[in-house]
Amino acid sequence: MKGKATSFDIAHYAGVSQSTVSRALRNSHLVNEETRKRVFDIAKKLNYKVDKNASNLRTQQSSTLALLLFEDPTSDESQINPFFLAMLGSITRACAKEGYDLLVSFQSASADWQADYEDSHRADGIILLGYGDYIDYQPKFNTLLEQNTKFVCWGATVDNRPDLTVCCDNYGGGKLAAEHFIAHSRTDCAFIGDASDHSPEFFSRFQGFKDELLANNVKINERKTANAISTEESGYHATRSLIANNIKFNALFAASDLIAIGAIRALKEANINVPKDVAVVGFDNIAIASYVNPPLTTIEQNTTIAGQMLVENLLKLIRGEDVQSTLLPPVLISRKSSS
Amino acid sequence: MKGKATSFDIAHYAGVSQSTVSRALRNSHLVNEETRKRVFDIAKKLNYKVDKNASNLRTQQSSTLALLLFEDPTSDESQINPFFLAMLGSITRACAKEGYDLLVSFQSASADWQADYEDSHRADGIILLGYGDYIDYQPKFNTLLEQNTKFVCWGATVDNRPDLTVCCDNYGGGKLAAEHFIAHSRTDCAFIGDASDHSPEFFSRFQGFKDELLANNVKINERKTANAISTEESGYHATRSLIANNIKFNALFAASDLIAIGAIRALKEANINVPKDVAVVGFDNIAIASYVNPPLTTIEQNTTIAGQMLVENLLKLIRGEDVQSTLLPPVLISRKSSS
DNA sequence: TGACATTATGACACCGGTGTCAGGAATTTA
DNA sequence: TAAATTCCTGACACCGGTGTCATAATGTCA
Repeated sequence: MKGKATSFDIAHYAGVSQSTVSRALRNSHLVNEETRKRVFDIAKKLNYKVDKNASNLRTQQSSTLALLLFEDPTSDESQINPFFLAMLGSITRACAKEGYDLLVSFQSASADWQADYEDSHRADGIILLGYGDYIDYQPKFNTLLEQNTKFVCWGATVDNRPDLTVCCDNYGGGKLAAEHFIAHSRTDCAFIGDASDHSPEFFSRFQGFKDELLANNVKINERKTANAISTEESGYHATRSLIANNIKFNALFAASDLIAIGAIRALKEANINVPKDVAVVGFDNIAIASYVNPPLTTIEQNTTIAGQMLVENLLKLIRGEDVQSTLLPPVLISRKSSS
Repeated sequence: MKGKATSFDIAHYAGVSQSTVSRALRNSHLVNEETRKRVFDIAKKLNYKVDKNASNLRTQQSSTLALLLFEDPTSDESQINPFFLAMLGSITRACAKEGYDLLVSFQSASADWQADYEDSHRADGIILLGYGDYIDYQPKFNTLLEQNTKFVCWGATVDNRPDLTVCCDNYGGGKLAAEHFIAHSRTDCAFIGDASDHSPEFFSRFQGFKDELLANNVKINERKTANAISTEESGYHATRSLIANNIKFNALFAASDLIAIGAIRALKEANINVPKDVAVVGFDNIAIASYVNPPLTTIEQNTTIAGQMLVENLLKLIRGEDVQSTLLPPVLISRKSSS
């Protein structure tokens, strides 16, 4: 036998037509039990596998989802944000559970990525994953919508289509951080992340934080906030600049764990003790968080559930079913960095 | 325009045949420059994308590689080994650079995974990635070889086919660890990993470690070794049992960083200071390693290069070119856990 | 026994490209 | 001017399945 076996080969050996083989292999009730068994036996002997390309071409679908990972363009090329890696893991698992393959691809935010996967019939739908300048994405979202491409995204909101987004309740997460500080009587708070609305996730976290503080009659001073993207380096530098400007605080909420880890490094360097002098709370609960010194208190986003929801919602969209907007509840994980 | 545009649509608007469109889009020199331009313009206007299924079916290849990730079946379901996640990231990048898509799939070691991807024409080749009981895989490797499936694997050796393996020089890495201890006059050494040959990577690390010690007239006592799989928990328990058995040592080589991190936890709990009482060296240099307390000295495996080599070698195999066995040089990263 | 439903199968068009072959038009050569 | 060559294009088979339709064989009922 040269090359791979086809359904015609099976048909030949089984003494039936190729149509019957195709039906038999897909367990059509239209085929006789005895014939079906014979076909299966021969298929197994020939190590036959359905040609996905032929099958997909005919049925116009692919049983494949595409995951586009957008990296913060300014972040270090060699390291991928561990939060996204965790998401990738859970998305992969969720896909497998649903019988879908997963195509993974890293993208830069600026690239001309829209639709390529779905238009070329490589995937039935797309999952978009990334932090960053989501504002720039809206035109691309519109293109996707126009072309009726099925997609869901993590974090970013799509105008008028809340159902396409799965994200953590960032606002609620920010409130949790504030509650925690208040419970520990740390009311001189700083925030590192992005207090502008350029990065909507960070912005929501800050809003929730600020609002909950206000609800407890605590005001956060604008000067005690600094911008940072989600890297350790960026958190380190932002914190250093606060310290250099002689800004005082006894509690620090970082918009992500990586920022928090960088912040702790900067604090240590300045001989500021964590948590005695400054309590630190991060966001994400990446794997590293429990290993740093001191172990990091953080707002957990459950990546397992998040990945499942992204996949489930996307499959619903593909099947034409209704999808609800999905907000995942954050949970505060208390460790030593804040007590 | 209902549905997606096909090459026939373009042909219609351009007033040429579908054949010409196909040729034009693939920049065949057989097509007139003017015609080519017209076709491109219309394709762009219609947002045309080549149907991958049709194209793959005809050309009998897929421009896709499959990555099968084997997880240690005994490890915690919810957390993926960060070393593999790093590899996944670099493999993804390498694929993108070569113009290939990447299908990612998690597998349990026991499953009937062989060949499914390549036989069904979903991928042109397969990358196998995992620690673990590679011995069990040999029959499956044989099946793959028989079917002429193109594959490469990380770590595991395939009988008589060294060219199919990309791996770190584990033996050399073990020697580096030994050299380091000797340079710091820590000669009472323990090893945690797997000193049996069940796990060939760990075994090689141990051999290199042992041999280099011997070359310096230091003998490692068998009682000072303990088995562990590559998880923090396993490293923790293995170390606890050493301590419980009252085994003394002033240097500890762990076969992976996760094991080392667990070991440090156990040592701390027993009030054994790292590095003063016991110097610890791990293996892998995962991202967490530099954040733990104390920061972990470790033998780095360069995942960026490893991913590139896996992809490059696999593509060579697919193209029918010769491939050399690939051993990557490990590098010792010195941090506070060992000095 | 004829009308009709049920079951199992084969023939065939089709999905959307790619590659081969034949041939017309334009250009060069004898 | 006829022959040869080059350039460009269209017709068509093909990749390997899936789905529709026609039909033969068998069973059911009046």
